[in-house]
Amino acid sequence: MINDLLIQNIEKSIQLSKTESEQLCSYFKQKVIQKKEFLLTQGSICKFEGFVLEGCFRIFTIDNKGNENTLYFAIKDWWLMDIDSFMNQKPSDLNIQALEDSKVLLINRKDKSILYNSIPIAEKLFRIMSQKAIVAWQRRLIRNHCQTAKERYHYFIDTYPRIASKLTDKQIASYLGITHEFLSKIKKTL
Amino acid sequence: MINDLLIQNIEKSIQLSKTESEQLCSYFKQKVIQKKEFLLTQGSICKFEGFVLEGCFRIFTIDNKGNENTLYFAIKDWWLMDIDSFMNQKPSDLNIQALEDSKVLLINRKDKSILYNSIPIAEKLFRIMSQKAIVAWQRRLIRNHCQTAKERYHYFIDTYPRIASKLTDKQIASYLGITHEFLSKIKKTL
DNA sequence: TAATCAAGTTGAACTTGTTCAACTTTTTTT
DNA sequence: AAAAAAAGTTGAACAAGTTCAACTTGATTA
Repeated sequence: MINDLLIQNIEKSIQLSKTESEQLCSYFKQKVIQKKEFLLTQGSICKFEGFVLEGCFRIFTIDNKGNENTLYFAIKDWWLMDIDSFMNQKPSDLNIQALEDSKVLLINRKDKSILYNSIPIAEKLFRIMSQKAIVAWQRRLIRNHCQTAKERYHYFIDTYPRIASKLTDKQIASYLGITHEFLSKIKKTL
Repeated sequence: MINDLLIQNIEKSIQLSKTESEQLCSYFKQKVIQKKEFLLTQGSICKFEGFVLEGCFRIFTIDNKGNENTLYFAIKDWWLMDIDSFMNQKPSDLNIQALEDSKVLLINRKDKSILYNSIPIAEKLFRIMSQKAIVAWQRRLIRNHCQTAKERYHYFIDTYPRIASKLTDKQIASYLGITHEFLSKIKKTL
């Protein structure tokens, strides 16, 4: 079934009944996005929470100096949104762009709110998923402080080989917070 | 009343009835911690979620090279815990140390679980608080990538003057991810 | 299949931040 | 109040990472 991947993802966090998971999935709508297309652009309001079924996305921001900084990448089985913009309906600082032809499941704000009301356990689900996300962000911050660019590069390609294989070095560099020229020099010193 | 601060903090995220907020507060136990004492040490399991009533804490980790890295500081009105260790009952990577004589409200795992069952809206509350935390961590990571140490220093003391005033420069440096010698040099070039 | 554009490489000069060691100042302990 | 410990400062040498420019290689597109 089309929603198997979403259900499996959810079940990493919580056990749902068949009815609950079917009902939950019913709020998500499939969308196909072409390579290079944007699901969200900086300045606009994020109207969805998304889950990737196929393809690859880059979530990045462009700062006032014009530098691109990649917050994260999302491939199959990853979630994708600007939480702040979605929660508070304010202009996003983020761009979400497809790096290849992709397929996502999207839920809009109204349906998300209906979902929370009709499936009480969904609050627990998203609470747990959010807490896991906090842990991941904290860890990444610490790695950024304690490790050199070279160590972070190797950590990234070792930990996320599936993602790394889809990316250009320029994209990886913008995720690591270094210039692509320096990444090129790092790779030479293997 | 003694729990006013906690209730006010919660009401930034969600509206509770008087009964709900009283019941919620009843699960938290007050604890006094002396300056320099540890509420959690690296390697042990985090048995609480905490909320600071008075004083100041530093949440930090020591990496394999022996460097201290400060994840965050918590003063009055901030939450404090190792989520990963608390959720999954696994050894913590974090130390939580009081920087002055302090007072906290603590809830243990058993009571937290009772709380979730007895006050259903608590799931929503902690879901929303967690999502806000994710936003904060994402922003901090981007600042770390896009800003120089000097810019990050000024951002920190401008944004959190109450916290900064309680800290030594060495502690601030370990939060910024730089050496205290370099922070000293930054301050000279004002 | 050419032409174009984006990605990747390299080097030289530069900036940012580290390390280590010596010293001064402030805080804590006795 | 003295002694000890911790925090902060400074300088010199160094390492990590950036910038810019020129070039090569690889992908797209017409």
